[in-house]
Amino acid sequence: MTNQIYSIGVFSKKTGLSIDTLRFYEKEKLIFPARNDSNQRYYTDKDLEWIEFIIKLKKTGMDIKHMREYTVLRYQGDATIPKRLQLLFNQLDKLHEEEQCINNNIKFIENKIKIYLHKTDML
Amino acid sequence: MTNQIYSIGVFSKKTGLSIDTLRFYEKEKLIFPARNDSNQRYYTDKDLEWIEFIIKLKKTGMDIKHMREYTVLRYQGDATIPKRLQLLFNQLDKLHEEEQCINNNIKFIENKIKIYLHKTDML
DNA sequence: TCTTTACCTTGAGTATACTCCAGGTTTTAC
DNA sequence: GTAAAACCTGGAGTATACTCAAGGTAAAGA
Repeated sequence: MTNQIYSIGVFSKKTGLSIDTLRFYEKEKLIFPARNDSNQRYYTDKDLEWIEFIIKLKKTGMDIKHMREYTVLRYQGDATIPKRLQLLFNQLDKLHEEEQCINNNIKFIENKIKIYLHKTDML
Repeated sequence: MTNQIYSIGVFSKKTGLSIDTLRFYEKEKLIFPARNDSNQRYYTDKDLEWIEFIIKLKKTGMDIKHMREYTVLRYQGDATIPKRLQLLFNQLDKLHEEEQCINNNIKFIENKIKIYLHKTDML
C-alpha cells in the first residue's frame, strides 16, 4: 500500500492539482518530490498525505508564504511544533474574524433584500 | 446638509478609498461623479451614499463585474429591482456557502491543533 | 504674483496564484 | 524502430483589483 510511487501526471489526477500547479508548488517550496535517473519527478504516499494537508490549509485561506513557513517548520521536526501551533492559532483567529465578517454581510444583504421586497410589495 | 459637494481629495478621505481607487471605480462604471467647468470631478451626498453601498457589497466579496451589473440596474430605475434582488440572493447563497466552508475549516484547524497538543503533552 | 497643492489623463507596474508556451528529452505503445 | 504521449526547463502571459509615474492644468495660500 505504501512504497507506491506516482509520476507527476498520475499525482496530478490523484490530488486534483494541475501538473503546472504541482511544479509551481515545488518552486514555492511547498513540496519536494524525488527524481529518478532521468530527472523526472516521482511522488510517494507521504507526498500525497502532505499535499492533501497543504490543500486543506489553502482552503482555509492561508497564503503560500505562510504555507511555506509551515512546510519549513515541518521539515525541522517535532521541535518546531510550538511554532506550527502558533501559525495554526493565528489562522484560527483569522477564520473566526472572517466568520464574524460573513455573518455581518449576510445580515446586511438580508436587510437590503427585505427593503426591496417592501418596495415591490412582494411581502 | 445635502447639496454639499466634495472634491475627489475630500471624497477620498470621507470614503476611505484612495483617489486612484475612486478614479478606477469610475473607469469600471461603478460611480459617475459630475465635473465642473475645469473638468474636475465633484461628488455629492448621493454619490457618498452610493459608494458606501458599493463598499458594503465589496466587503461581502462581490467582484467588480457584479457590482457593475448592480450599478447598471440601479440606473435603470425601480423596474430592475427584481433583477437586483436576484443578484442579492445569489450573493446571499455565496455567503452561506462560505460560512459553511469557514466552519469546516475552523473544525479542521481545531482538530489539527488538538493533535499537536497531544503530541507535545501540553494537555 | 508666485509657488505649493490638488487635480487631470494615459499608460505602466504590482501582488498573488497560477497557467501556458516553446523547445527539447524520455518513456511507452505498436 | 518509430511515433505519440509524458516529461523537462525557463520564461512569458493571465486575471483581479488596484497603485504609481509622467507630464501637464487648475486652484488656493502667502
